[in-house]
Amino acid sequence: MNHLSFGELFEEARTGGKSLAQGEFLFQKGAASTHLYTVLEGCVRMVRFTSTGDPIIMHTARSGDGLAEASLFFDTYHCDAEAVLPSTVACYDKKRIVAIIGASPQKSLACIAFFSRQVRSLRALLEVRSIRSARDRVLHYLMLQAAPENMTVRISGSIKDMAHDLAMAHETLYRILANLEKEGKISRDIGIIKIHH
Amino acid sequence: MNHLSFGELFEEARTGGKSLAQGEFLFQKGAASTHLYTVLEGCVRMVRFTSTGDPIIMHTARSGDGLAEASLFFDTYHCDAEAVLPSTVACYDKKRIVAIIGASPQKSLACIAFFSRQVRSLRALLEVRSIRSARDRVLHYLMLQAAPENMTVRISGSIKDMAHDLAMAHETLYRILANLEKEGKISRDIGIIKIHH
DNA sequence: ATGGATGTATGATCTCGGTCATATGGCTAT
DNA sequence: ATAGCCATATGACCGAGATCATACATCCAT
Repeated sequence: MNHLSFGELFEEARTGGKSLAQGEFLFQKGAASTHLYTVLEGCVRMVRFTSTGDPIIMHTARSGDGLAEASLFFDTYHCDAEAVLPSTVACYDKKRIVAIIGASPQKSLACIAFFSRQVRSLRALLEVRSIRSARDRVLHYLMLQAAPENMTVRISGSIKDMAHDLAMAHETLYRILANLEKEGKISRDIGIIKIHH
Repeated sequence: MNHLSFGELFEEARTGGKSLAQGEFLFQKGAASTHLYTVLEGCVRMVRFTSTGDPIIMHTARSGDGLAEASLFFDTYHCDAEAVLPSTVACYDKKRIVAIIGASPQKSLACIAFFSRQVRSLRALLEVRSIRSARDRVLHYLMLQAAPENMTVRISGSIKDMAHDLAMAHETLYRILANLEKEGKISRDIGIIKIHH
């Protein structure tokens, strides 16, 4: 089972990169969608605005995440992509991607595998979020993220990001982690959490 | 833009159907995944159990919905599929599906489109769930689901299912809907919610 | 070095929403 | 027709967790 990212898969379709200042838009709703992107650095989020002007955040992409993969099959973008931090993205030409898929059954299978892995992990995240108790949610999340051998979780990003993943206030997460450590259920180091079953 | 279901896409890979009594399992976690399914009739849900034995409902599939599409590239199923009602499902042979994808770039593109749509809707659900306030969560959910022309949401399934999607107690959702209606922000009919902005 | 921004951390307070209880209407099976 | 089940609906209560406030450390840019 190969675990290629979108970028690795379609390296040949890459047409360069782009730097975005904080607050800059990568693209906006309605623009012709000619490229797909992956975030190399920083943080870009997809936003749609309701008729009342309220923003709806559809997705927040961090380093390694794809952007607008779904617009491969649409002529225009249907959200805005805004850099929340200074960011860099890699650009991939849609036409070339389609050509690659048409020419290589292997690549197209790998691409489908890529998406279905993503579906799995998104469902897993949804599963975590359907747990009511914040404490249980944290425990379940840690279990999911932990490498099975050593029951160790490497935290990518900040605890605040993790709190967002877990759909809870970051203060709550700090408290819960502190409690779990006090109880001896976990131990912590910078960027690492170890679970003691 | 075609919105083929998995079933329509891979009709040739179909190997028949299966009837399930209420409570019967279509497959269970860990079993070799040889087939994918779509629900023809009834209702099948995907469940995982936590270490404490609590069930977590990952997904509820009704007529027309696919089941376990994401396990196309995994050797075993990752959760249990249980019929909540007497149900019938169509079965599709994984090997044949892979063969079809290899042989037809068109089908493989359609398949990729299918998965990327799914990724997008899962992401949308995740973002909805990251909204703290239950009331705002409901509003955003309705906005996302609403057809842009007429701002009308067709409810598939029950309000309880919707409450599960929204990760809140169904009582809370009943109350919030009643309030929104009282305030004139929405109006309701059986199976339909209309948003007045 | 200094000020600003951000992440980490913890205490105090208060409210939102989860839980429990109860009621009613619709549907199915006997 | 009757009993049982489920979705819908609403009231009452209370506790988990959101919010607000404060403090300290780190990292940048000036």
